[in-house]
Amino acid sequence: MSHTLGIRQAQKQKTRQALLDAALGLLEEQSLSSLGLREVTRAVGVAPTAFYRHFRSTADLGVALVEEALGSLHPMIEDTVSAAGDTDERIARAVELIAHHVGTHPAHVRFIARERHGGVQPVRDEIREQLARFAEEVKDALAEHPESAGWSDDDLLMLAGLYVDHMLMAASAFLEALDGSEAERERVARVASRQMRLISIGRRHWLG
Amino acid sequence: MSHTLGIRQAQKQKTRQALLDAALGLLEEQSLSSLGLREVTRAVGVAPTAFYRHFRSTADLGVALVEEALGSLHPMIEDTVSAAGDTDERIARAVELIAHHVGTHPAHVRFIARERHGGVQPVRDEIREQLARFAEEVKDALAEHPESAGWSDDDLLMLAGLYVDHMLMAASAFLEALDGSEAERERVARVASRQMRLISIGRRHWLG
DNA sequence: AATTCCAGAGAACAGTTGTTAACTGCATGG
DNA sequence: CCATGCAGTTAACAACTGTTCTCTGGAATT
Repeated sequence: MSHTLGIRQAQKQKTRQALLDAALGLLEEQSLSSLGLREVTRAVGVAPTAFYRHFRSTADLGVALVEEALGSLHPMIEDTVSAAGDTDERIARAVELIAHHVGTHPAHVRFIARERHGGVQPVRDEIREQLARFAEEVKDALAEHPESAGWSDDDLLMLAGLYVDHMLMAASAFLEALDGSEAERERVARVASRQMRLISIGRRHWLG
Repeated sequence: MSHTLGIRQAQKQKTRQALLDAALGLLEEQSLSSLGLREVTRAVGVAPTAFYRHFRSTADLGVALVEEALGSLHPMIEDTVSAAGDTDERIARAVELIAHHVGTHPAHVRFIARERHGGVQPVRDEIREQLARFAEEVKDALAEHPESAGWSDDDLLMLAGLYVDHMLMAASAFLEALDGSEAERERVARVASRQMRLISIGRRHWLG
């Protein structure tokens, strides 16, 4: 069914991925709106004009990076929210998962945190859309919990949004502590956990 | 006591302020790391070299912008948290105040949201420091509430951090809705209010 | 009144940027 | 096996960047 990619298309995708990787690397010390197309091609070792075979502009590349950074995260999120165990266990697992993901994909996390409010509109829009989808998925998962009995759809969505926002905050805090001491990272994890616990407590007493 | 500024220094501060204003305007459609020094001086109508009389670099100008945007906010925050009235009244007042501030200083809010995770380290550091001071002040104000009896200093600070983060989220959401319909802005206000209320409920049931 | 100081101007520098055009060589489909 | 398609190259373009040095006019100091 899945036919093998021709040599041609395979090579193309390889260069495309090299451009994405190089850009992601360069974006650790600047933002997308200052990323030059030549800068990227130079890092890959390819002619500037080759860039146009893959992206219309650096903004276009940015949108592709959003999909790469967030697209693969949906199953992970859904898993976390609908996992078994009591609230505290779920929180511990969620924080652990965030910390792990920041450790393995720091550049992706940095990119999202940076460009969420960054200077390039199409990229902001794409991030907003993806995060809205996350919130929707979290809402659906929350609706399955017995604690959600009596909750309106609207209230569930506002709670889901709070969780998603806080996940990003926690991820960004972990990122800042990545080059710090082990104790520093432990402190970040403890604060994030307690904040999530407080939100969960608020959830439990929301009605009535 | 306060002696009048000489004509010389007065003119200098005027140009300095013009540079800051022009930069803030240009930053509505890009981020600091892509802001050129010549771009700023051109917008003011002054020679590129004049820039150096006021700032070492655009990063330096960015740090000055952080102070301009956040420095004057301390009294307002303290007021809000320690205001009289029950929790819901305080929340309504806080959200109203945020919405108003976003309406009167949109460029400042955009700048802070954008550069908080932006590509210029000195600016990120300055914003983090100022926000930490906000959290500290909110913590002190919260400690005065009767509901804070039995709370550890550490827990109060994590709650304060949650409030500060959420204020920024709300401000950013208002900003995105600025060019939208009145109904859209109303919706943002309602969501922000309910999220704050949920946090406050979590606070009330935190102990025990 | 004479001197010092300094915000801003002007010109020039080497290096960068995005984009266009015409090209080359090789994998592909007929 | 040959003709087409297309990823990537080369060269050139005008426009832009940060930074240095020299200069000037008028406010500040003595």
